[in-house]
Amino acid sequence: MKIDPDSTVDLSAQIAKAIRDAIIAGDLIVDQRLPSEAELADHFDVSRPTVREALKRLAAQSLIRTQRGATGGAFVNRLRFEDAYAQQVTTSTLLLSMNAVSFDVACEARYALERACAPLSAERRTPDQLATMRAEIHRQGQPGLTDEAFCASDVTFHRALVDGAGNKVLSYQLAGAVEAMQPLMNMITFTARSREAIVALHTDIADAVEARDAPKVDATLIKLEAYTRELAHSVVALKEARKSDGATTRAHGAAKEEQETA
Amino acid sequence: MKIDPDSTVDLSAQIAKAIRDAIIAGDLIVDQRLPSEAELADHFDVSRPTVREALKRLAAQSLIRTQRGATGGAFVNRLRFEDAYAQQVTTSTLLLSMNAVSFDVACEARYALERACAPLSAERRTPDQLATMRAEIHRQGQPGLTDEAFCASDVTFHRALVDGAGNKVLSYQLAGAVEAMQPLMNMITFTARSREAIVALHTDIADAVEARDAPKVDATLIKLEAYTRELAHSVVALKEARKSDGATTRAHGAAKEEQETA
DNA sequence: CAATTTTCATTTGTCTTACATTTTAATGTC
DNA sequence: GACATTAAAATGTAAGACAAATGAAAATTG
Repeated sequence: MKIDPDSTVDLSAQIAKAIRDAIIAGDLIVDQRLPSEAELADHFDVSRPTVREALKRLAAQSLIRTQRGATGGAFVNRLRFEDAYAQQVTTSTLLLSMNAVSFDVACEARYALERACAPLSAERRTPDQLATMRAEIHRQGQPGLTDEAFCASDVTFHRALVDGAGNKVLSYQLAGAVEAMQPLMNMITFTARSREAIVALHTDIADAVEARDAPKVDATLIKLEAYTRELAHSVVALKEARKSDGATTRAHGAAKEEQETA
Repeated sequence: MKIDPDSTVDLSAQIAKAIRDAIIAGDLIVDQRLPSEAELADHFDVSRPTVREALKRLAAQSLIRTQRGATGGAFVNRLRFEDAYAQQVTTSTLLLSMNAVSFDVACEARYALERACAPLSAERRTPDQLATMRAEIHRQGQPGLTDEAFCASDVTFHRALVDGAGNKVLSYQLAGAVEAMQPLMNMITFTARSREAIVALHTDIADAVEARDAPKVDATLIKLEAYTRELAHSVVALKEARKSDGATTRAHGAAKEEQETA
């Protein structure tokens, strides 16, 4: 593990990269303790604050965790699915909001991915997951539900569908995509009639999943995608018509969750 | 933007979270300059090194970039697809290598996702993307190609297929999954015969994509998945048989690319 | 006056030193 | 032997200083 003091890039970035590479290469294994900050500073011939900046970079990526005290230090972190998942949601959300990704593109991606795991879910879903879907459908039918709560329930519903595939890698990839779309979905105002239509489609999906009817799930997801896009377009059209008043709509909803400390 | 000095979590983590939330909420917009480190230190009532640690955390996530000099400072970064993509590859790679994700699970996820975008790719692929696929197939047929080079070419081939869908969000999601599997694929030793079989399947895919025959692409991907798993199983079986000699196989191949500075 | 050079203020990058806090382990006392 | 005390080690934080880069303003020069 070496760095180049004459390079133009930050020393802390170089050190972070060196350690990160060592972790990726397997030279540092999970739960292994890194040398103390003082030792690292000595090894790389830099000051302790510089080493600390490097360690904070790694901590931000959940690659290490630190512990105070006598036997404390920095340890290689076992990257858990939840951590990676939270990170992906943040990244995807920012990506979508900063890069003018159109609703159609995001929607297409989301449903393409979801349809990918639907057959597996139809085959493997557990009773629990089915129950979750049913419960969310019930909630979505409640009057007086705010748009945000409706969207959140929608996410939970689809999450259950995705988790039904019983493949953690798929869940990790897809949950990020679904959740990242929530801010975009929050722009839509759901009328009573549109909610009714969505609930009906959700019910069809749940029924098909219960019957392990993969083609039916797929067909219904296609319908749901078409309907979602239709809704979004009508909302956009409405906004266009009203654009005389300079009301800016804030797309971002709620991005909760701690990310680093986890 | 406030922090709690009495909290048990690091001040730098709290500050990072506060700024990150402000970015996600849209209070800080792209290319906007943050206050100088000294000003931030004053605002949060902490020292400058503490502020710097927070900023490094954000830099590690590509949320900000810093510039030295008179008009320098920390600026909100426009998160680009390439940055997000690189981050996802690192995260996914570590996730797979640290969590004992079985080859089957990873393989299933990868092909499920890939099949999701295959129909779109069959419809929209450009001549360029088709040419890339053909070129990689040709390369894969060359004798004397190392296993690693063969795998890299395989990644490029599938990447072209995915990009053919013409949906950046899909590319971003899928490329991560495909590339993260490379270390696992590198464990496989490809015989001349198995390479021949893979090249044949790749050719079928390219042909079907050229003919815009989505069902054929899908069917061939299913065949390819089955063959890949078969290969992996035979390798595992071979390793099991030989496990008397304590040779540990290092799974990790090459994880190049800088990630933070970009 | 215009172009060029110089100076200078601002800001990040780094180092040094010091102290606070947390945690474990050893030590000593009863 | 059990329990309280102490010491040591490590991270967390603070403060101040200097180096380096960079752009803008000021001074100089043609």
